[in-house]
Amino acid sequence: MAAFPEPPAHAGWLRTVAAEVRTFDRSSTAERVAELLRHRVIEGDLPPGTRLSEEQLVEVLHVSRNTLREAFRLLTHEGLLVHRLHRGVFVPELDEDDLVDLYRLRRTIECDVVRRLERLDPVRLRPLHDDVAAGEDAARRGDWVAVGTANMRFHQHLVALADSARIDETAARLLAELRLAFHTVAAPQRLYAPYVSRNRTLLDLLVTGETDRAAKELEVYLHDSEAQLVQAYRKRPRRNP
Amino acid sequence: MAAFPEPPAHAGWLRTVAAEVRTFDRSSTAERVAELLRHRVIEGDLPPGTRLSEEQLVEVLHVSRNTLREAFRLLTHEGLLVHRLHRGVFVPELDEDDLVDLYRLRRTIECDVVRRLERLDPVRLRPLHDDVAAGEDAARRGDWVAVGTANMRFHQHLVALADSARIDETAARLLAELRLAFHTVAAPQRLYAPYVSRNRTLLDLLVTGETDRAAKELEVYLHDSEAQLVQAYRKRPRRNP
DNA sequence: TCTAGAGAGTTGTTCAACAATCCCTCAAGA
DNA sequence: TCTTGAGGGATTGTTGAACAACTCTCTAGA
Repeated sequence: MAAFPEPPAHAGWLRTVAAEVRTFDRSSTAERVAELLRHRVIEGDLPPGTRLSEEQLVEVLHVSRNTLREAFRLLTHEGLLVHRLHRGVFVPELDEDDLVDLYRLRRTIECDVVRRLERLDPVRLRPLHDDVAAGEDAARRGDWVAVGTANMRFHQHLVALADSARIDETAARLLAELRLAFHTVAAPQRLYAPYVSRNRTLLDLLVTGETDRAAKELEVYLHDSEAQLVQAYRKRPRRNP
Repeated sequence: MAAFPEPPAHAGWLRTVAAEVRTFDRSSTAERVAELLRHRVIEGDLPPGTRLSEEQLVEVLHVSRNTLREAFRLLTHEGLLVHRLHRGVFVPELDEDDLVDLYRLRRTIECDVVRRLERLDPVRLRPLHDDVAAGEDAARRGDWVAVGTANMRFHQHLVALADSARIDETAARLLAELRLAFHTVAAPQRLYAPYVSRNRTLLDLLVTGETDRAAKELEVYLHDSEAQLVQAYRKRPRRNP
């Protein structure tokens, strides 16, 4: 996220220093708290509907209420928390309409990115290869959480081919929100499993440069994904039926 | 933005009360401050690059620093302000890359929305008719600020046809950021003028249901718009050349 | 069964203080 | 002349406490 000035090419060691500094602490307390909570939410440790009490979190995280609220805001903007006036912040409970909405925008962005691809340097597909391989590997191990992560990364890297910071950001938010939905259904394995091989198919089409076919395949892919998720959603266990 | 429970149909007068309350104070102080600043930024009263001093604004607006900072955060998320650690918030200075990026996402969303339109109820085009008329009227009067506003509303209403809250939100941010760019060029009239009639053309195609042609027209439209804006940008007056 | 109201608990907002950082200036040194 | 580094003023980052405003729940009373 943070933009650092590129060190001059001749100063090789500066590169590594810059890399270290980047990981160092160029962030505010609120951002670090947000990062911590973000993981909790994305990993599903905090189930949708959970209220995040200011009092409790201030105690646990050893930050002031103001700083905590700042972190809340950051996550609210990412769609990972919702804020209700005078009631606090909650992990969002997405309903079916949200799913449809999410997939609508997702199809718009992802398919359009693929459709507009041209003169693609094969090197740029490298991250996608890695993600597909990671997904296949995790599937073999039966590690479905890792499959989910690999899938998310695949799609994030896919839109990254567009070279647009704002598209990246929009997609990131989209995928994070979508991940919330997966946590509310009973058996995410069933949902992720088919897409391990479909990601491979998609990647093959990109390698051979068949972007139009890839775009169409992705369109169907996302429609199927949506349908399955919606179906799983209707059977989901709920606390307030 | 805020979702209110609909009053029961039989209680007619409640409707008007609800409408009043809506405008009343169903918002936090921070939101009201943000609304105030938002207008200043969008209208161009605060030129890009301006730093918004906490000290000064706290004095003028009679709110606490914390509340002000919360308002800053809201606007930062909308892309109307940028925040630099330990340096404060600034009105963003978009560069040419930002313009290209903005238009990239804009084409993706707007064209895709139009392309996917089907079975469109003519009633839903009503707001678009109004916006086009408002634009034409403002152009006749020579009120270019109003032309700009009408144009923005036209495009906002256009994507609204997709019925997607998240698409609306993304587009809103996009258009707001873009408006910043228009404030940095010398003669915005030249830029807005051609699109008064092009919006009309586009709308006509939607009325007759020729969505594919409309999508293609919009694609060209946005490319032209981008090219002109970039060109105007290169000639823009700058403080630090 | 419904309503009004009291009370507890939580969030919204403000304030004042201190810590951390940036930015400018200026002087010493190569 | 250019670079480097050390002040020092100004601004932002963070904290904790206090009070106001609001929601939610429960109960008394009609």
